[in-house]
Amino acid sequence: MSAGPLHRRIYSDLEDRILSGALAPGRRLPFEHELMQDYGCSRATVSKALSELAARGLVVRRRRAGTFVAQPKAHAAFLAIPDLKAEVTERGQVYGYRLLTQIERGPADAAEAELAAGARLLDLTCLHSADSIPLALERRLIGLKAAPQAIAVDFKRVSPGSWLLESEPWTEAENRIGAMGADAQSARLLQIKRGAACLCVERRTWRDGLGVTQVRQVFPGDRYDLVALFSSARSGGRAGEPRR
Amino acid sequence: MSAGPLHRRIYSDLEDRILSGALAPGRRLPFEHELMQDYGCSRATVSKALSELAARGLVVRRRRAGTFVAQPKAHAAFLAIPDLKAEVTERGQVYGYRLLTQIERGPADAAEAELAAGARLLDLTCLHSADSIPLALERRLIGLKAAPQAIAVDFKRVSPGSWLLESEPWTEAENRIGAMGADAQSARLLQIKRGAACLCVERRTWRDGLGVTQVRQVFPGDRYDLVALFSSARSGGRAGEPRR
DNA sequence: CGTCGTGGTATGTCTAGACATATTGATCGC
DNA sequence: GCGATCAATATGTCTAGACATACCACGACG
Repeated sequence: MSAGPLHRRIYSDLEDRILSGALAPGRRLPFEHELMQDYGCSRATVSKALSELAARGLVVRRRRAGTFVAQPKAHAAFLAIPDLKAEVTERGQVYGYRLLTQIERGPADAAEAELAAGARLLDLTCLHSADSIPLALERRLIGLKAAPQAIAVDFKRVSPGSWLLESEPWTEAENRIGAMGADAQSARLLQIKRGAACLCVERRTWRDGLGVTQVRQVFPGDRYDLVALFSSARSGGRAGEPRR
Repeated sequence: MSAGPLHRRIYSDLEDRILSGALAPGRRLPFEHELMQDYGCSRATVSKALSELAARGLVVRRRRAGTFVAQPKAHAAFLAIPDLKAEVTERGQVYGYRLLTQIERGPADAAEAELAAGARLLDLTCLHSADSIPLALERRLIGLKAAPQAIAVDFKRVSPGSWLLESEPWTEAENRIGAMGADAQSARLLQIKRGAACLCVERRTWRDGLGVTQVRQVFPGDRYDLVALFSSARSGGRAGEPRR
């Protein structure tokens, strides 16, 4: 029962009382010095458990006032948006990748100008497939100001996503997930009907405020789902399971 | 420069070195005792900074070996799946909600049987709207074993999502996000064309392994996007939210 | 040659303090 | 009554140790 470190046991005990509703939102948890007595340990140990609860968003700590059960706000899940190659091979399928177009050019609109930051852009289109079935159409822009080495990479051999993941770390990212009907060109490349529902993932990343890359991936709606798991234990999530 | 607690400065310094690429994936960070010397502090302080880096997934700590920069695996983002009412009103629109159907019944398939856990289910259909425009069609199942009080709630007045968020905490959740074409009924209720691309969010939640609820929300693709922001600094969450 | 300890080492957990800091609640002066 | 001040208090940060634990490398033994 009392296996594992003490701070984890304290964490779990309190977590249970919160999730079971025994400690309702807004209620005050026992003070640190009370928990010290309850568990017969030092304040540092109690504090570590409380800090972890706070980091999880389950409680709010206020000086002089105490530690309180947080108001439930929104369901939140850790969504992992993986490298497609890793994802496909992990599912036991054969990953395929093909570069369709690659040009270097200047920015064409305001969003692209922000990404370019005065320099030029690499504009790529490529197709990912699983077991020879098209899985995603990717339109990728890379800011050559932030990632000048991209110009020398052979994107016929390595996908821009894989290369960027390895070579160009980011500090901020924004993901936007939506649905749209396939336009004529996308439909042809993905071998689906025009207007068929597609999952559309747009991601922009920055490193210290400087735009690194911007990508839009279009997945046929019947071939790809994003999956986000959340458990109060500690596990992360996975994405991209085949539907059904 | 040296504002804030020391452990945070150590954290930031190391984070910078990792994100800038100065410390490449797989490389070993300085040992704790080296960092103690560098910063002239105790091991507990250094260890706190390293623990936070490990919790963020930026480093991996191995006993006897040291602390290493983690291999970048997947872009991960904290995805907030908000309460629709809060979401709509925050955007300055008028939130509307209408209960379409409500019945109590037994499970009809394996997934529903797991949710029911021997008891019965509450089966609801409802429609969310923003400024009188249909925003989402929701099909909701509530396990009466886990949430018996649901039977007494007036879901004509309060949406099942809001009530569950307040009243029935969960410990595990799975979110599945995909795209699909609208079927005839959904199209009529959402006032869109049949086959129009829709974002489809399915969520199942459990409390200690017992199924609480299962929901499927269908959003017209042109009216709704999920947005997930990620910054390696410290804040998760979504745009416009105050940090932490 | 392989394999089974064994010691050294770096992290993991924990203690018993200390001082800092923010905030609350009460008290005092107007 | 009302606002400013102040002390009490709970958390935040940090120290200087201690012992536990996992793991690698090396050496001894079969």
